[in-house]
Amino acid sequence: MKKLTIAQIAELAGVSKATVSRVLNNYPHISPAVREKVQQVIAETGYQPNNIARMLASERSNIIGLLVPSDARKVFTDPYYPTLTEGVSRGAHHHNLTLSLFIVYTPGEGLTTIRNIISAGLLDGLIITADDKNYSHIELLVQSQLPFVLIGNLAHIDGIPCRIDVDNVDGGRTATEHLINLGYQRVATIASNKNLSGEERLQGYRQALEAHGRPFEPDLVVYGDYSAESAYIAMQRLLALDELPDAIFIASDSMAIGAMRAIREAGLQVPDDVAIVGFDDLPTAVQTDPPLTTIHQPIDEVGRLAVSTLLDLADNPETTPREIILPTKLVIRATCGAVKNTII
Amino acid sequence: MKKLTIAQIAELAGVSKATVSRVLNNYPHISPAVREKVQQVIAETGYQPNNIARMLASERSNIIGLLVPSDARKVFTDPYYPTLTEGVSRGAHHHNLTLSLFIVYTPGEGLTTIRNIISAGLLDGLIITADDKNYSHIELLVQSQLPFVLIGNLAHIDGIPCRIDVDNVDGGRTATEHLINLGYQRVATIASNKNLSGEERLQGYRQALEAHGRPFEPDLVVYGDYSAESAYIAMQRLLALDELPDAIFIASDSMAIGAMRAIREAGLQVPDDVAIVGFDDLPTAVQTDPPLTTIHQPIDEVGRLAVSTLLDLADNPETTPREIILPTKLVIRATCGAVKNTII
DNA sequence: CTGAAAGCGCTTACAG
DNA sequence: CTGAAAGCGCTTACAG
Repeated sequence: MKKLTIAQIAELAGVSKATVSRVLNNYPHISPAVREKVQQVIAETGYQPNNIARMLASERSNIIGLLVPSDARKVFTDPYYPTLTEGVSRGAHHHNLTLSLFIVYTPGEGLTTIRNIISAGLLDGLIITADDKNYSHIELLVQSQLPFVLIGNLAHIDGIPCRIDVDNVDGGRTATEHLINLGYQRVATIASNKNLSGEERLQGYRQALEAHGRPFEPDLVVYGDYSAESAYIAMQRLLALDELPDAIFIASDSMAIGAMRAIREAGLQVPDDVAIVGFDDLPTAVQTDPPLTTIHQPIDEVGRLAVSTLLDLADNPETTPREIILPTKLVIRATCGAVKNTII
Repeated sequence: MKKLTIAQIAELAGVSKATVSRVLNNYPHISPAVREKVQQVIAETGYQPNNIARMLASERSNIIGLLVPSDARKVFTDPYYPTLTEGVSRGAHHHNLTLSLFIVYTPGEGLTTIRNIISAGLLDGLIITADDKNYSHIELLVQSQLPFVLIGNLAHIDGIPCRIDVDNVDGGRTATEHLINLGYQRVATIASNKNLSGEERLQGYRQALEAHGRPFEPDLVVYGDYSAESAYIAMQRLLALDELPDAIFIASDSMAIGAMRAIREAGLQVPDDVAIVGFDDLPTAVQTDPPLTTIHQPIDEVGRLAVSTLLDLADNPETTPREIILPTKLVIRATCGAVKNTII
């Protein structure tokens, strides 16, 4: 069975190729009779237009790219990238776009890849999720005119901030305020300065302290790198303080795992001896024992939003990308019933 | 800066478009002088051929697809899909292919997606990683002529087995034999019948017992679903036996985590009271306390191999896909030095 | 070894 | 509302 072409459909329907094309592309001004006839022939024959030919003629590929760093899976307890990727995939599918995936191993390779993507000219847009602080790729992208969107990172283009992300500052603030409102006096944090999100969550923590007239005590801030191991060690540092904190804001779910382990080993009770709020980017959060109170950030929604934003940008080239920040939610996780979900 | 076309390059180099095209595609029979001249012009102008036009003319897109089920991230302790995806990405990049990713949520959606992929005609080939046992998609693919490769699943096409995978039977056998050779008497297994890989690992376990004249004791076989939780429960079932096993083969890394936790809680020592061999699909295996002896399966290599196999299939349409099984490796993991890598 | 020309299968001003 | 025709930017027999 040879592939059908638009010419054959046109002949069968007794119209021109142009008309078939218009029906295919949902042009508004076609007589109902003609439209119906063409659609009937298409349905009968099972004709599928050749996408590549459409691309060449229309100068749109309907393919968007997603660039992720390969440590996507290094810290295996952190499903941040898989979740984000799934959101992007959903978004792409919803808009009838094909998603192509680029995994890069170093920032240098990222730059090369972006250069290749630009010169290949295949993509209609690119979503970049990498928290490296070198911005040479941004320049490249801006002058290439390829629509792009940043996640987990912030760039300024002509002075306009540009990114799509969850509201990390608000998240850190909400978490900390929640603990303060509960009456805790020494609220510590396991933070991270490994990327912008971490810095912003810490910033939120500071804002909450300030808003409630609490002093900022450097001793109560320890740092991890989003791995469970680093948080385990960081937590031990908190536990070694002369005066223990009575509450802790942990800046990521993956770090919560390590911290919880250190707490268990120290024989402390949660939340009797210490209260904890974790930070969770996932639809289904990490299960800890006992369950954590969590600040939830819809990272999959960020992915979906990135796709539609990209589409906007592609449709209206004059539009400048801008900053879009998704709101935060405080989630009190319930203990699970039948099965004890505590195997971490 | 307008995009350059092949016509302009041809003019600048004083040759025909056909010649430029031939240089671009590394045709063998071109006079060195002409080739050099053309290459020089290309280098000077920074000309990049339009990929979509190449696709239309050459009837190849150089885009391959990867279909993964969305539970890719559900069991977050199991980085199987991220690892595989990374392997495929590497392979695609190495062969200058663009990788497009399709995440599906249900087997039904998988079928629809495959149907769409086929009729869109954009892809040069498709890698399918889904362990659902419904094979209607295979039929579709075979008659569509789209080259495809299966991972983690086995199909028969014209009676010829077709898949690319690690050697799960051998893995299970090696693990079990290792324990038997060490002198252990009651070798149990935490298995899984949730997919083919699990069944094959269990098959290997049985083969090893048989080869050593050991009886197969159903009591010593417990099942999990690859989650840590399920293995935690399965392990408790083993620990409740009147006569404890003295060695255990655990059929996945993620299940090893849950099992180790149950063992710790029971106060047992590993490997004094019980010896364990885990099954690991990862380059960097899951860290447990104490370290596990591991059967290593190079799942990322499977991904790379899938890409080159796909390419073979696309180049030689008459070739029938066949079964390719990668060998297994027994890895004795050393305890980590400075930092105790035990935060699970 | 090289060129002129047809063709890949669509889309889209342009004209009516 | 519809059609004829040019064009998207390449590749590839074909002929020489």
